[in-house]
Amino acid sequence: MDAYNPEEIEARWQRRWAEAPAMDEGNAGEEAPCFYLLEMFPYPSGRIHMGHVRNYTIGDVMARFLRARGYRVLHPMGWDAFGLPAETAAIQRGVAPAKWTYENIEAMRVQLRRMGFSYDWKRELATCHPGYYRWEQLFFLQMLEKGIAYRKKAVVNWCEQCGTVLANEQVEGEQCWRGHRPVTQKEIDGWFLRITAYADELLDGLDTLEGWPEKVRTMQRNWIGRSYGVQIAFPLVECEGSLEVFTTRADTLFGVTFASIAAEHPLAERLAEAGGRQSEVRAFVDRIRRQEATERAQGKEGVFTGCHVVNPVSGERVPVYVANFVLMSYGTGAVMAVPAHDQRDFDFARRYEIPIRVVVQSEGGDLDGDAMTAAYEDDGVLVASGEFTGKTSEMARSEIAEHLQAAGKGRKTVNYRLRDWGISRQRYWGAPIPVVHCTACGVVPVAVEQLPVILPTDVELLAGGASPLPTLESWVNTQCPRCKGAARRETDTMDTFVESSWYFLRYTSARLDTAPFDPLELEKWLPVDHYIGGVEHAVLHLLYSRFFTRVLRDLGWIRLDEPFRNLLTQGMVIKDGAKMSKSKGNVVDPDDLINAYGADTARLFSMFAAPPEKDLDWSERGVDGSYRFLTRVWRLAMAFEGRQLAWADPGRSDVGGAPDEDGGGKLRSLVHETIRRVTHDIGERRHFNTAVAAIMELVNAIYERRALRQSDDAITHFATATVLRLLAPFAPHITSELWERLVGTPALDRLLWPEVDATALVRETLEMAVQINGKVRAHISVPADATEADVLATALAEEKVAGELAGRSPRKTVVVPGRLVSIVV
RNA sequence: GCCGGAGUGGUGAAAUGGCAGACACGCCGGACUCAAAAUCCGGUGGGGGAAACUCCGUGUCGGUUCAAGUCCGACCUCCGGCACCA
Repeated sequence: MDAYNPEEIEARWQRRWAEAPAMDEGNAGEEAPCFYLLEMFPYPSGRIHMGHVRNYTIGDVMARFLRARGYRVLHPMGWDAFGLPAETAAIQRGVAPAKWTYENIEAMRVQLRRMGFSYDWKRELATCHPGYYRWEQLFFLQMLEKGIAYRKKAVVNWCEQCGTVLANEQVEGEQCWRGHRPVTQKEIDGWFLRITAYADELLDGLDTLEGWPEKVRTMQRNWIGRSYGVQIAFPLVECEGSLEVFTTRADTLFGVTFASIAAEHPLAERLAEAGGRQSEVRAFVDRIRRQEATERAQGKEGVFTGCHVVNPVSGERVPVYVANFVLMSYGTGAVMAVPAHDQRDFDFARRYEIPIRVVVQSEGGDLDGDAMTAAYEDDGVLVASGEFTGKTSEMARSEIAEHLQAAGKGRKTVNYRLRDWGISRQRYWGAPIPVVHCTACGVVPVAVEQLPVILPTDVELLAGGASPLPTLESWVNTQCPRCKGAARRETDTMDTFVESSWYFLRYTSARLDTAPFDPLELEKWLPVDHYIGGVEHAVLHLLYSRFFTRVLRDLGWIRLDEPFRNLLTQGMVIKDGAKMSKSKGNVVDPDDLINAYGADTARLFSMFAAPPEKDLDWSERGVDGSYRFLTRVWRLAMAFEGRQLAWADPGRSDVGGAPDEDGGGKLRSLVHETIRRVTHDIGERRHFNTAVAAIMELVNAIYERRALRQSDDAITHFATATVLRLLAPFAPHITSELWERLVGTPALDRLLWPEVDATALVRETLEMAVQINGKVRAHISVPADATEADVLATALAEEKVAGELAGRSPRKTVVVPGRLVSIVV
């Protein structure tokens, strides 16, 4: 018998699959149902890591399973190819970013092939290719026309390390999401996409995404952060006009004892002047504005402007402060302060000795402004609130809002935490933003006929890390499309998240060069039926893609609201209690794993060790175990070498098999039970670990039978062949090899999935437990077709049960067919 | 602080409200071998018992139920997300 030699057989099958890509769209005909299965495409860093192995194995198991189930499966792969590491590599090693990127793609494609992943390589795409980003530039121009893309000067997140601006979503706890370097605030001109215009749609759409994990939906809900409230005008006393504030707590309006505005608020300077406190306010504002966000969050402080505003319902005059904790970026940048019912205002009021006035009383409580040690933020009943006294918070909120609105002093509004998406990157290796800056005409879009604006690739990267584009005269100098005068190209490039926001659409017609999409292909495949990737993109890529999908819908390119019907977010790969990372030095290189054990073992282990959404604990011993199982399968099957394995073709799911006396019937029913379990686990539950466990049980049962020297009969052949078929999605190489040696044609990956024969699952007798007062006291064996009364009678007649009961008659009995009998005395 | 998720053997983990711990790792024992490795077979939650058996056991405390790892309430711990969002 040949030994199991993964290196040799995997290479052979990979060659064969590359030569005759049998599985681009499955084995099915034109009429077969379509299934779009997608895994998040990788950044071409040059090497795949264990996270990729896990992600792409989940996808490949599903792809192979679905093909066998008769689907046409779209299962593409591509490259998220723009991005900063290419520039860093260029500076450090003197390789051009384009060359570096394309070489990495070559290397990683080899690695993916070595894993035996069944992608449709005809659809491969790289986002750094002009054939891809030309369409993105077209979309941008159309968004510009529609006002979805716009330019503004704004305070943005700046990452010194990356040398560029970052969107809000790309900042995690005041650090850059990539390198976790500190982010600072900077005022800069840039391009934005009006994602806030879609805030309601994006939020409400989450309710339709039943195939998404609740966790991700919640994260997006929180990120969008919709809150309903009232915008109220407080007339200024010392000068003209009024101060607009936003509040969700109109019910506390009578408790306002001061107002606060952000240091960046446009009124700050004017109020200070009118209040005669210019120098104090200016000093404070200058100091605060120089602080980083973290520093600013240290404690609450502020300065009196010398001005007052009038409470629109009570007519009371209250002072206006500039306060460090008021954010200019949310609401109106000004807040009415109710220290009795807001902890922040409470802290501030205590520090500056501002009155604290209770206007909402807790149930049966007697809150007292002077005695309080913390704000009472819950709802209650209004006190000291004029005509609204005695109302509940809930009623008062709506009635006060109505009252203000009727009086023209306020209006109901909705505020969002979500900010517009800043997509300008002061980087070289990205898609050029297709506009020019003309001294005469200002900012002018590039004419559609002149697209694409191709990113020059023969550039010298600058040692300091800055983009070479602004100084690349041959590229940057151009003609204004409007006045034909001299103009300069926009040298910012687009955020790479723009490319990944629509790549899944492009796969449907990746080689089309007359349009971004073929409408028929879009109709055929979209939405993505099943999307698999890491949870770290919950509010990055996954939110942007949902937004982009709706924008492209409104631009008339697609007919689709939500891009991803089902989402599976897989857990991290953990070793020694931490996520694998270079800095922790706990990285396992997939290549080493493949060299030592083969791709099938790598695949099997990553599916068996944990269910997909949980973190996967790396274990050398676990890998060993997976390898051992495969050699066990190898030996089991190779025992039949030289014989034609009897197996059931799709039209003949029953196998005569051996008579019951030697256990043949039992094995036959186990085979079908295993088919049922594996099909359900992969197809419905997506619990691949238990699917593998079920196959292991079947293998164990065959070994057991072999130990009894009853191995070479039809039922054992059938069981062995079924093991190969069920294991095929997980370990395609070894199963294909064994199938070819022992069965021959049709090839394993041309075969439809085995069918469950329901008659094989039928048992003649059932084992049932008998509980007395909740404790299992006996087991009985009853005919499968026994009535509940028969079962109960059998249970009561059982020796131990009868002894336990000792003549007492049951107070209550429950019979759960096929499970147990419960007797209460 | 708010919002999610998770706490089960020595370990990774199983379990439509119905006999907790499938499967695997590790460990122990046996077979094979001159021997070892590999392989095959068996055992393996804890306590008691020679055994048949029996008691206890899914983070803690309560509740619902004939029956709770699973449902409900309170709490503890860990992980993840957001965090002065008015």
